[in-house]
Amino acid sequence: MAGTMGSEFGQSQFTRDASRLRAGVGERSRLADLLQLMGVGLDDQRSAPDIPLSVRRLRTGDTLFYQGARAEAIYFVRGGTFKSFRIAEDGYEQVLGFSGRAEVLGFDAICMGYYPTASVALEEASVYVLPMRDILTPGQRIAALDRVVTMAVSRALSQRGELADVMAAVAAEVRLARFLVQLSRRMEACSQSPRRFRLRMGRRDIASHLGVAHETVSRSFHALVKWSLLYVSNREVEILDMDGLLALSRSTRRHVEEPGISSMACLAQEQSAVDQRANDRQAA
Amino acid sequence: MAGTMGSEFGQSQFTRDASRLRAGVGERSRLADLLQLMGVGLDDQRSAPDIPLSVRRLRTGDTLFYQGARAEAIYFVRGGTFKSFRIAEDGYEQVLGFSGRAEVLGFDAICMGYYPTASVALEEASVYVLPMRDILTPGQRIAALDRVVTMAVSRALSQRGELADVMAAVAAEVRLARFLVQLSRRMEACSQSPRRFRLRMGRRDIASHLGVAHETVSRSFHALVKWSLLYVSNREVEILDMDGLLALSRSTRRHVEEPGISSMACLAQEQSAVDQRANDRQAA
DNA sequence: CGTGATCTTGAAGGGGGTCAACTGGAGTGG
DNA sequence: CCACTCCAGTTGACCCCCTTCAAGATCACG
Repeated sequence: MAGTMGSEFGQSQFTRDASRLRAGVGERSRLADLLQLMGVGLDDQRSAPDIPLSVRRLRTGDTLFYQGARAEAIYFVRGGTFKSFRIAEDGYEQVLGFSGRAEVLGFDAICMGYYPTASVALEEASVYVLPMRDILTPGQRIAALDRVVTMAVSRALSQRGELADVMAAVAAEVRLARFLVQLSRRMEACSQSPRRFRLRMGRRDIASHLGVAHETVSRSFHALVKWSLLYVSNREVEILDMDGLLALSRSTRRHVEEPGISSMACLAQEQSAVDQRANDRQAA
Repeated sequence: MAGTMGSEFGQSQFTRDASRLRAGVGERSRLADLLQLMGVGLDDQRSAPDIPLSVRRLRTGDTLFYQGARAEAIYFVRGGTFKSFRIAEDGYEQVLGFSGRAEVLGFDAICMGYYPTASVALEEASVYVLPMRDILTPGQRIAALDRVVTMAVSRALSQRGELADVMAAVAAEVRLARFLVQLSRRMEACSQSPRRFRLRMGRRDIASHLGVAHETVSRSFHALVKWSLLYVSNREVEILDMDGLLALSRSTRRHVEEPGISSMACLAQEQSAVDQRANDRQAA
């Protein structure tokens, strides 16, 4: 299963020479850059005042903010991927979601004064920093920035709703399928290939996000590969049968009425098991 | 189990004569009323312009907005309880959360132009209506209103994070315990009794929210009663042992190191089963 | 009081949690 | 370069908890 792909997959889009910048120390940028990142039209960009904005760079594993830390800023992801999670008192880490380019982080800290969730970078990353006082003080608000914040927060709220989707499905393979569909959609939204991408997070993170044991994630990946829906090599994923994956992801609790997933054929010795589960889903 | 309580519990805080108002048709109010609901100081209330605001009243089962409907407004709950949910293509209803007084609904619709989730009233309820254009247009924004919206949305985002808490726990009784703790905290925040309250939602809604079958919810309630943590009669709940409930709610996957819940004694014939589970959780 | 919805309880069967062992790649230092 | 360690990932085996189906009990409402 390994070795045939891998080198072909996209590498980090950050140049290594960025390492000359001290980790975590601000670099400066401009408001217009943030607006551009968020897809604001050029006209609005130019009409916005030329306000300086600080940028923070992080390396793999760096913490953007800790759980329980005093809320000092919200962040817009400029590049890279972040994991948002909460740690229970007994140390169990619950992953709430993964965030990428143009997404907002830390907004849920506003209402209580501290961050209810932590965020760490899963790869080299950078963010724009918006201090809390700029969000809360009514003075000198910029209309374009307001809209950007509103949009991003609305999206963040919506995405947290999708958290229920992946955790609600009964079958573990369905949870994984939904997760992959979500990822695929987001890749597409970032104008990257929706069929082939590298997972930024480990199996344990995925497991926590789906609400299953990490061994189950392995087994579910294996199942999707068996059904010819995926091709997996370590963290590299290629979706072979998007329709089949979508059909599987639509399976909910109880049985599902999937008329025919053409490509769900697999090895003869495992056909019976597949038929078993397929029948389970069909009798609607 | 039934009959000893019930009549003592709080009834709806809405007077019945409100029925003269046509359901769903606007009644008018003022911006200052919304600001007061959201806990804004009197000074800020008076400094705010006297803008009229429409109110919408709903009866049990009325839909505030449908999933997929065009986004026209966001809402602030003035009274009553709402259920937010999404319906999958096969008809399965996933409950994302329950919202009460001073909470915001519909904000996640802003980023896509339609409501990704539906909301229905679980009891007689009323909301303040804020049309989308007032949220998005930069003109004539009111500072106090902005802060209120920001706070409420941050809270909503934070609460969606708590969704993971209830769905992530392995044991069904732990999910229910966490859910009840959340409810209790919110009751307290509304200055109502945190130990004794009426569930506004049915078992099926709770089940969907917890990610388990509704029969399992029944069994879990029974277990909590058996362990003397709760007293349950239909939808009336009284928390008998808050510490025990909290301890149970802190149990996560794997075993938990609960030193001693004093009140987890129960009937002799069921002691063995309890010991079984208790041992499961203790061997940490 | 009847009717339907909600809730409870029982029984059976399987999916996934848990533990354990193995593999493989990355980093380290001899 | 190899030995060694460490961690991520995979695979297997066991068995309990929850889903599912079914039926009864209770509640809400006209």
